[in-house]
Amino acid sequence: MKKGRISNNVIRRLPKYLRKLDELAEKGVDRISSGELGMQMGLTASQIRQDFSCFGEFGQQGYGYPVKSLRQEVASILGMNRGYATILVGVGNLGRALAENFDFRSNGFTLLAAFDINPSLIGKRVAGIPVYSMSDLKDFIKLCKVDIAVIAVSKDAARHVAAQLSDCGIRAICNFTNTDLGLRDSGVLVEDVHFSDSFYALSYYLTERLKREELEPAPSSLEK
Amino acid sequence: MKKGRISNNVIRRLPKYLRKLDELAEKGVDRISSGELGMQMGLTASQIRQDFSCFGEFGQQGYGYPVKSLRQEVASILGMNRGYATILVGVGNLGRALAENFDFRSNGFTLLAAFDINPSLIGKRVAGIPVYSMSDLKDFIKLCKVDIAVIAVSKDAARHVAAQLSDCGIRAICNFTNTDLGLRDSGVLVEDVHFSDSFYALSYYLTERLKREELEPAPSSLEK
DNA sequence: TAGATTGTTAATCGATTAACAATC
DNA sequence: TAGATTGTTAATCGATTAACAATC
Repeated sequence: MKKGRISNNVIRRLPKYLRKLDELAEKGVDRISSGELGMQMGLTASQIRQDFSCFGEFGQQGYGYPVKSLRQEVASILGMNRGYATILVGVGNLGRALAENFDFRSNGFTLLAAFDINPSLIGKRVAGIPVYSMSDLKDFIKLCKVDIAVIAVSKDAARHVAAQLSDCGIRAICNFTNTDLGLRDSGVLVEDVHFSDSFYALSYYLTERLKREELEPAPSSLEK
Repeated sequence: MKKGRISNNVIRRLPKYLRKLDELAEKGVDRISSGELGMQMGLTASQIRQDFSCFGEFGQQGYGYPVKSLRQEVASILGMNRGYATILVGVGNLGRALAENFDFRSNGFTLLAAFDINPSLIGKRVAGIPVYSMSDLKDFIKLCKVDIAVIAVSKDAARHVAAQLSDCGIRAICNFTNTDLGLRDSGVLVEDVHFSDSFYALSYYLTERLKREELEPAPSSLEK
């Protein structure tokens, strides 16, 4: 078992393993080899064995990996069993979509509450959790020892809200505002989910592909 | 100027450059050195110069990079000037959030229409674009030569919708369903935006940090 | 001109792949 | 036992960083 710093590349693959293993477990698959897993995920068998070996020995020679227990290992490495106290800040379409589409509970997060400035939302519930006023945010975080804030407010409000959260001593922020929160050296862990970046990247790859097609002697309709 | 294959790492940084340069332009900054840009983005000056030099010589010795024209170069590399015909499939909270929060037009995409199965939405407009029935999807794609589909349907519908899109000859899909579309070898470009992965990764980093803090001799309140 | 900063080449570092002994 | 597949070491490949001549 390797020790020491785990590379970011490995960490970013862990969620993909988790999802894949969930899918396999659901299908009733109970063991899988690195070779087969690699095929299904578009990775090499070598890489998969290297990745897991960073954290322990989860496989068995001649047999492969037991899906269920490997899934548990990966979930545990990711901290899915820690029940991090989580809040949602911003209950527009995006905030609502996050609350409704991501099963926080079954993924080990405890989603406690949501916050918004819209008076018509305050006091209501979204995806089963209560919506409070932004003016209650600071007290709530301190009282309930919130670990993670998911922010889905407008671009304009993003930095202000982020600064508030940082002041209250929040440990981590998942940022869906598509803008920089300005917390680089604040000590707060920030995970940016800029979907604009995804559109840009897709556009790049599409552009490259179209350029290549223009150059190439028109893909023959004969080749399968 | 380097040529040949551009690495994925470089491509994934391009959107970040674009956003940063937009921000700088808005602030009225009209030139910036690789050193300063690196400081602001958390990259090395070397890396920034390497990245841009993959595509051309956009800077000037002794001066730095002109913000505005560099912004244009990056936008052009990303294909932002191509006006890709785009549709949105799935007009739930998430679909609506995407249509409303990402300015497709000013980012060079032409968002033509949205599709949903919900009869109460069909015929309405979302973020200014018309919502059609899913039964019109195939015809629309062929007629309007759609390049990109953004899909924000439920997990259950994801694979079916993806297969339909692939059959119609769509070139690229931006996938917000949090599930695998099963198009690995279909020739369709797929950009997955799994925000569950972001939550998982954030949880990992937070867990690591908490573990480290437990071990360390409690961060002295003396050190600044 | 002197100072600053690029573009690029070379050096270093890290990540992926290949190979194989260990063993289920 | 024979076959399969792991965990790990070594080899390769690629990406980042450092250095510096070119030049604005």
